[in-house]
Amino acid sequence: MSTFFSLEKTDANSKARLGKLTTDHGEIPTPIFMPVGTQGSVKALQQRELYELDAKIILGNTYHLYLRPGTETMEHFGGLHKFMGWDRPILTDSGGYQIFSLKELRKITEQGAEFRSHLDGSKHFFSPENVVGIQKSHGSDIVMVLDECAPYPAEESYVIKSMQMSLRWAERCKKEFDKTEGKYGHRQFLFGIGQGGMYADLRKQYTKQMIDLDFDGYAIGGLSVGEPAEIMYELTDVCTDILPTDKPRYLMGVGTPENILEGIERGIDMFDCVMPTRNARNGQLFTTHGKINIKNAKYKLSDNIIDENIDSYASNNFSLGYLRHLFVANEILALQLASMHNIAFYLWLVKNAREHIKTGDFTQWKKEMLDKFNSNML
RNA sequence: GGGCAGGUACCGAAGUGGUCAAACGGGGCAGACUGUAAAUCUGCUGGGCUCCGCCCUACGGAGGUUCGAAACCUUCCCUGCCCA
Repeated sequence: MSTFFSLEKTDANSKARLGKLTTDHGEIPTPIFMPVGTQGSVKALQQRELYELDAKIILGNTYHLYLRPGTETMEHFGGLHKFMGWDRPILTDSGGYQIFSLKELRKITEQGAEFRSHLDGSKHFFSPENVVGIQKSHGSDIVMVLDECAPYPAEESYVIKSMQMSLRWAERCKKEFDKTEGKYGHRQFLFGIGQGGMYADLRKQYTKQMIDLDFDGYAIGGLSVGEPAEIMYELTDVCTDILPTDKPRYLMGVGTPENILEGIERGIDMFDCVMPTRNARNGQLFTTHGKINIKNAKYKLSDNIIDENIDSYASNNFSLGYLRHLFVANEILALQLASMHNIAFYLWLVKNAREHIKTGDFTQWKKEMLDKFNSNML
């Protein structure tokens, strides 16, 4: 059986790494960006389009998929891959983020989190154990532990209590994960999630304790929750200094193209974020020339294509003027084309990062890219 | 020709003596969005300024009543419907 993660190269001038994740649903070159498909769908994109864009792995969400369609349906169809017609790797988030974002609808205790469904108000209970169980029913290749993501800002005393509980939850997840079999015959891997708020010493302490629990991979959670980017970079650095080099590191929920390059430079291997898809639906495009809001009047008569440097159907075949029209007219195709382009851009970004780590000029390329993004030439 | 109902900002539409530069929609113009309660949300939308306040022009046109009018009166113009 092949190793889950293999490190192929570490950059000479930074902590950037080139690696490969091997799952039973395929290989994932790292650094990688993972499009978010919360409810078993990357919004506005078809699975065949994701193949065409060469997305290597996508996300699903335990909380959302548990509420709808529910575990029974998921098992009936033989897991999320078969249900949604996607045979590449899937990572499912645990619902930890929903403990954070749906804070008015839940109550946390040592046992777990009691939720009121945002769909119908019904009560549900998430424990570290059942969250692992649900993810086994999903059959996700990468399973995330249940955690509590502390809000920003948060008192140190609160963060300490919260992270101590998250650590106990992580341990319970691990125990449950190890004692139960997968349901569909393929391997699943379990990631721990680091917490510690904005306190570097707490992050260090948590990370060390989490490493002792020996997960297949390590996520950094609780960042990009409103803090300045510099703090996020600093804390990422703190964590990647400690994390074992032979395991993948995943910076959860991040981020902007800039954030991703900064993360890669600090030794992060995996990223996910709703930004490319959500912002696409709201008319913001990420391009190699900077961000553009396609709804702006200045694009009304623009003959330019979205981005000549990105190789995707959406990026090269339509004028900005046409895409703007689709948005203004509220056509569904607007969301589809914009989402396709933004995902293509994010995947282009990490692919180029990999190539430049390989050729050894990552830091220089990264600097050029940041200059480009900041100059916003459009 | 007669009767009735109307003419309000880019459009639709409230408002019938002061708290009205005028509710609310739409449209338009910007902005936000980071492990998705998001095809969502926020702001602005007569002009000018020394811009948390002031000045000018404004509710079909003109004239009038009044301390004060988009609102009341007179008259003219226009629109819709009905009857001849």
